[in-house]
Amino acid sequence: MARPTVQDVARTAGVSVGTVSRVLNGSSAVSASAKEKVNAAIKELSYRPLASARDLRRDRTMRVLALAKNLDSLVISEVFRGVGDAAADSGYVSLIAATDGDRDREQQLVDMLRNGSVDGLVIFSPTMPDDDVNTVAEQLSVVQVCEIVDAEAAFGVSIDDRQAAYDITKHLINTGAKKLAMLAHRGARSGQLREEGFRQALTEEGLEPDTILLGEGNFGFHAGRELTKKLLEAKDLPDAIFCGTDVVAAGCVRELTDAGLRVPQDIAVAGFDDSAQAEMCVPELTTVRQPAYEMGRVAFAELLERMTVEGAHRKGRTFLPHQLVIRDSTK
Amino acid sequence: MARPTVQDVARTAGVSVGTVSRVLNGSSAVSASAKEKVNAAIKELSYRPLASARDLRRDRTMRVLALAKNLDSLVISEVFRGVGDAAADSGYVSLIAATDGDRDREQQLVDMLRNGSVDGLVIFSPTMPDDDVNTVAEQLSVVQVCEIVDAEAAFGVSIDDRQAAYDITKHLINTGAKKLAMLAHRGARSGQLREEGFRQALTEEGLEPDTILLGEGNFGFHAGRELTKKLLEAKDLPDAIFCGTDVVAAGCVRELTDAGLRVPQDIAVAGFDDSAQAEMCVPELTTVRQPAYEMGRVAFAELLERMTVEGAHRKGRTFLPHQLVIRDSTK
DNA sequence: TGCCCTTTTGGAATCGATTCCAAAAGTGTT
DNA sequence: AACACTTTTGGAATCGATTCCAAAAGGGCA
Repeated sequence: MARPTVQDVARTAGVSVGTVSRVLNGSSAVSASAKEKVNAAIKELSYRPLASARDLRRDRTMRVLALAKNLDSLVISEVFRGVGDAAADSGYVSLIAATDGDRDREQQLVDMLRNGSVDGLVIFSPTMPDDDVNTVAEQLSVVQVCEIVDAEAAFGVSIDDRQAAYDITKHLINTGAKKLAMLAHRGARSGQLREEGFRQALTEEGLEPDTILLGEGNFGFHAGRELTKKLLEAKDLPDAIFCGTDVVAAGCVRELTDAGLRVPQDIAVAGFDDSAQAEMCVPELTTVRQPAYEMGRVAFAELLERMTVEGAHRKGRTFLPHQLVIRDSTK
Repeated sequence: MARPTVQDVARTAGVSVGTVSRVLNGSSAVSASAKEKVNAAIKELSYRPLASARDLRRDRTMRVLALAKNLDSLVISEVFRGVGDAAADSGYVSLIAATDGDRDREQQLVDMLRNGSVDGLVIFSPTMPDDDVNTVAEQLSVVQVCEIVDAEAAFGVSIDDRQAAYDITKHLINTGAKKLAMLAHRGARSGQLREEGFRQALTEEGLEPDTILLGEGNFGFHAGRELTKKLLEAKDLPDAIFCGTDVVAAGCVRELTDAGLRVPQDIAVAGFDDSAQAEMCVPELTTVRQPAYEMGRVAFAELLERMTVEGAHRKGRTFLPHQLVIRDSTK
């Protein structure tokens, strides 16, 4: 048989559709006997309210969408776990989609917000230009997390990337480094902030801002190796390298080790994110821990406010505290 | 102003709603002048058809949902990238959700298929019992990928895990191993199959099935270390260890190295999946490559058939070819 | 111009759940 | 038993896009 409707349930239970709906939603009082009959009919027909009909009438979906370029990262999956848990607490379902850095794909997914397929959007790493983020955020329920572009209207949750980079650079200097290098991710907003923090720490200590190598595109293990290889071609080597992510740091350590250098005795290395790779690396990486799960939760909380409170387009950023994790890759 | 409807567009363009809809869907001929007026009105009002209304009327959503326990794995993200690309090719959007191994969460997500929030479901790692997978698959459009439970009605795409494990075990034996151990994942169906393949290879070679240590729950880097630690407590050590996943193999290698053993000279280690960690490990891991992206594409193709062809509940499995990747962790 | 045939158009009916309003049933008090 | 009041119920209207049918407009030809 075709999918049963509320009409079928009403007929089977011998009541009206109104009553069925009231049982379904507990919206107002229904006699015990009617409730029983309706529930029996629902079970008998294994009836489920059709989402599209319900959404149409209610004008909301109780769904949110989380976007990122890719999903293969502990930070992202933890952030989205936080979003998912917080969403569930409020009766929402959170869905995830990867854009693969494809503008059209991303556009299509943002359109899901425009056309009411979902009630809100969490953006991790946008592909679209900053202005577009801003335009979307002006009218719709959007919150950014981790990677936050300069958008007037957009709200965002992240750590203070500049400060965190500053802190870890200070740590490197405190352990005796005099000549520092950085492998930074051009293109990622957070990468630029981390670069700023790095520079600031050096300036304050009166050290010359040394080599900063910029990786573009896929900023991963191989990029870490390649950039480090370039670094090793220089005459005088740095005595500490700050890498924009742990995976890049892992590549860096690997390249140094292969070149016969000892980490941290010859060169200290620090990463960022405290991802799984930080512990898997030999030596284990000094890094910055982001409270990813918590960031996800906070991001959803903000989104919820935007979705439910009329005109609650509070702007600005929320910073959550980061944490320095000192391990063996710096002495 | 409130969201514009098809009525508003019709009024603005000076035509009927029917004409607007026809322009929107290109379903039948519309005069050039009318089309122009409608498109102008759509742009002026920045109109987007409301998804729920459209879905209700069309009785489909052009959305599919992909489920996995967690997302932090290259295999999963590649599989889902394949699903996403294949879906896009057919005009579908593919969404992803993590169950965190939580039965209720999973139930809620499967209900999205039941209530028509999505048209189809790709299941990577089910939490529910096999029978439930079967029941769902009997009535609805579901396809399993990678982790495939014994479900009569369910269709699945994967590699031949048993054969792959058999192949890599043979490889270990060919490189001279006489005493083999395995770290397998109890609970994962693929883990059991890999165990079978391992056993079969040993039996065929007339070797005693040696130690098989089973990891439960979180089968990751730490599990690899812990299980290996146990293995090292025994009097006589194996000369090769086959690990159910690369991440576990990385933990295994790390523990062996810390214990002063050399890989592969003292003990060879093989992994499974060819994930990012395989290359990041020192020595780089011998492993089995799954054609993850392709598996995703094929899985969606199967799903599409189920969704569109009436009664196309073709059963059984599709196996895609795996590939042995020989690296330095086995000599 | 008149006739027939094709193309285009308007508008009502439809999808299924919710909600509002008025009517019916129930409860209690005198 | 009659009244006032609350609780429960039925059913029509509604959400917005699509689709079907019949009517109107356009086109070609005699």
